[in-house]
Amino acid sequence: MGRAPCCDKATVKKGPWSPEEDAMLKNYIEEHGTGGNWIALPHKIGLKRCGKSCRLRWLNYLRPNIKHGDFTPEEDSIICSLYISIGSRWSIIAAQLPGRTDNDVKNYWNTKLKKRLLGRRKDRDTHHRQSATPAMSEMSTENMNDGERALSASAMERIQLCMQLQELQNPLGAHHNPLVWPGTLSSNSFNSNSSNVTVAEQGQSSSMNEPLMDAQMEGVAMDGLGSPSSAENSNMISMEAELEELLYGEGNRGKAGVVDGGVQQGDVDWWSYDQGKSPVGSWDFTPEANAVFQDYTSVYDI
DNA sequence: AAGATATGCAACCGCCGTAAT
DNA sequence: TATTACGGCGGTTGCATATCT
Repeated sequence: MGRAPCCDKATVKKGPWSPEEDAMLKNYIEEHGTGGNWIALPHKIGLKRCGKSCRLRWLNYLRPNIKHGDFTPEEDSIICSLYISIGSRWSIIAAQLPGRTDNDVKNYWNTKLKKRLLGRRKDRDTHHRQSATPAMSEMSTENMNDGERALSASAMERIQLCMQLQELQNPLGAHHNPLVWPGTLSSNSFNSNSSNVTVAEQGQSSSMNEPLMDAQMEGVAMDGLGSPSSAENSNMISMEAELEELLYGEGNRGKAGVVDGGVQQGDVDWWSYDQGKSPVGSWDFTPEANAVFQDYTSVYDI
């Protein structure tokens, strides 16, 4: 047989936490730690809560050094950059933002950043609809085939973004060329073929503090010293700056610097990443893709 | 001022890989 | 080796508050 039963779901309390419950949980963990067993924790404390709920409350709210609200422009840029690169891997993204939780980052993206980015693109789509290529039109949700419907919303968003990039790269002749994804653009060392890193391989097995390092070791094209080449690094930095422009416009460009907690723009690493389970496949930023991305942001001129 | 709508956020749900038995 | 719980994660929901009409 397996382990002992978890909590009694019939008696556990749900809903918002009271200040008293918060205090009980916080005091206990600060004094005794979690003991490596969240399920047993509420019983020890005397809380009528599920262990999972305790864990969530601690990680997302009670844990020391948690920051709430007021995301900085630098954090915005990091979130957007990583989302475009790896998708909704909120725990990985949050790991790059000291004091932020995955739940916070997720909520912030869903309620603000996504609207800010996609909303602007939507405005532009409306403006340029007359000149849209057949390929773009066919990708509208009304005309999606079964295979396309099977894609996650996250993947679709990134697909739409990539399509925008390609349209801008070749605005007059996009329909003459097959859609080229970033991962297939290049035959050089940035190609995803050299970096079949699955979620399980690079994410689950590693500390959440070092996912990027793991990913770099597994997949990103490195020079002989184990770091991105200067040319590639230059592309990355340039792209981050362009992203900032996309988010905040020309007036705020150049504000990037040190984020609260010590993360700098340059600390965001870019890596090839094969989503493994995703039907879309790999999402990486080749030098070519970076260039396209820059075209994208410059054309928008927000 | 009141109702409708939009927004933000905390918490829950369900899935998956891992570990314990 | 099979079974089952645990831990972690992303997606979604529901409520409180803010804004709009």
